[in-house]
Amino acid sequence: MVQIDKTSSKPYYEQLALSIKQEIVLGILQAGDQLPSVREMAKQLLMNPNTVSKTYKLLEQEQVLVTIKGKGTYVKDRQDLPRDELRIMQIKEQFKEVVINAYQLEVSTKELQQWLESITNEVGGN
Amino acid sequence: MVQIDKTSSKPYYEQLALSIKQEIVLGILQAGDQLPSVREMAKQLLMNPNTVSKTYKLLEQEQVLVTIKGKGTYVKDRQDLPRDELRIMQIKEQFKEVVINAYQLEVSTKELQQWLESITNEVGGN
Amino acid sequence: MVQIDKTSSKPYYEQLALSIKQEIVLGILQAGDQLPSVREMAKQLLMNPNTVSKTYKLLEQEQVLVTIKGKGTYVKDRQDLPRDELRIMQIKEQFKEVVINAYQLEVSTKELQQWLESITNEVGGN
Amino acid sequence: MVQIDKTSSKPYYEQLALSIKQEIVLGILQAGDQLPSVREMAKQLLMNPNTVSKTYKLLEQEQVLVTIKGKGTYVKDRQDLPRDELRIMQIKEQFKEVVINAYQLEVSTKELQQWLESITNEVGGN
DNA sequence: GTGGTCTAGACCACG
DNA sequence: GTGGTCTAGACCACG
Repeated sequence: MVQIDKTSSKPYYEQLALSIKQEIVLGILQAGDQLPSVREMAKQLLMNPNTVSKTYKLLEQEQVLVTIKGKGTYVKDRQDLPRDELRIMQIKEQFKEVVINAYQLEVSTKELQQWLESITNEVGGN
Repeated sequence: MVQIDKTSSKPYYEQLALSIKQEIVLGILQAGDQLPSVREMAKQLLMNPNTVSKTYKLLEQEQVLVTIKGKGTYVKDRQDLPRDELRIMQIKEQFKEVVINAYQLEVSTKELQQWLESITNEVGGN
Repeated sequence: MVQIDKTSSKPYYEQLALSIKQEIVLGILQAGDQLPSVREMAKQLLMNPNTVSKTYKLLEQEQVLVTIKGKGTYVKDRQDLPRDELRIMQIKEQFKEVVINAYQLEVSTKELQQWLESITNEVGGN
Repeated sequence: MVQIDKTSSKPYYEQLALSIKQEIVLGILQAGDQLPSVREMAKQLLMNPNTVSKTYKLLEQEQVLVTIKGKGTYVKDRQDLPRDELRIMQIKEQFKEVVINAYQLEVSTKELQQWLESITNEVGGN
């Protein structure tokens, strides 16, 4: 499932974090599900365990995962969390940047709306 | 006008490239306009000429600017260029990634549409 | 192996790029082979690491090398890539220019054919 | 006829020199023909007269043109000149470089032979 | 005056 | 240990 592109300039831990988020949005991973252990995940992806560990810690900080020492790492239930407006603002900045780049490449607003729609259909946003 | 955030983790040359693209999309910079020389821009932004030069070269590669050696650097006329479908695919990937991150933060599709609309109003996309 | 002529007017980074391409065509460097690190190569050739880095980036752009950050730079497998017809057109222009210069110097078509043949024998083109 | 690309990274004087050589190989300009004066050529091409002058001097050095002070610049009769083997060796080096670049782009030897043929047909090499 | 090349060397992220 | 970014500053070609 999860795939890491070793030639990408994007760091492994970011690629992995994105993959995990994607699986959550897609519903493949659901609140309460346990993730493979750091060692197990590292073996599967041929990565260094330190890198997997870094990813898990990053996603814990982002309130996406929760680690229970001695037990494992789980998908956090977002139900009880308030929206993280700070991070949303950051994403909004990134969104704006991407849109400007698209306009620069002569992508029309209409196309952008279609992109958004097709992604929504694919991953089933809220 | 152009502003560089020296505390951002985004490299200066990327920040500057984005700023210039933004000014083009906004119409502040138009096809044929000359940009400040590498040295002049560097002085204005308190950065090293090499860094500005790197930005200009990046934007040349992206067909946004042209430079005439010994003369200066200019905004390219996009009129005659075909759409760069390869780069559009890359931007689409980035767009998808940002949208997934937004969904992860419980931003709704409706909000994303509003973001898109407000950016369009601001920069006047096509 | 690789040799840089410090008295040539051709920039070091272009000389180095040509040398690397030549070794690939000759089969000395093969798909997947790791190149010396930027620092190592710089030490060997008595040049600045920045210059070697520039060469590696140029060849990455040209899809000849790939670099994995933190790991190293490798010869790319061309197998999966389509022919880059745009760059081929550019090379064809250069080829025409050189041939015209040769004709100007009264080199005959027959001689040019022999040049081509001897290069093919030397580097084993396809 | 002669066209200068102001956005090319190739210097104007080299572009102009190539154009003139091309016209000679094509027979548009023949031995003994007078070229436009430096000022006239500069006006036609919207160039600086110094640049045209530099081109003429370059081609004089290469034995392509000859300037008679107070009269004008003429296409030299190559009849009586021995082949310039030194410059031919330099062109051969350039030829080799272009061929290696072509091989790197997976152009076959056969294609290169066809390129050569079509150029010969176009400009009528010897 | 303009951009291009190159050196010398610092600091950083990644793994 | 690896490549990426950035500074500071030199010298050069072009026009």
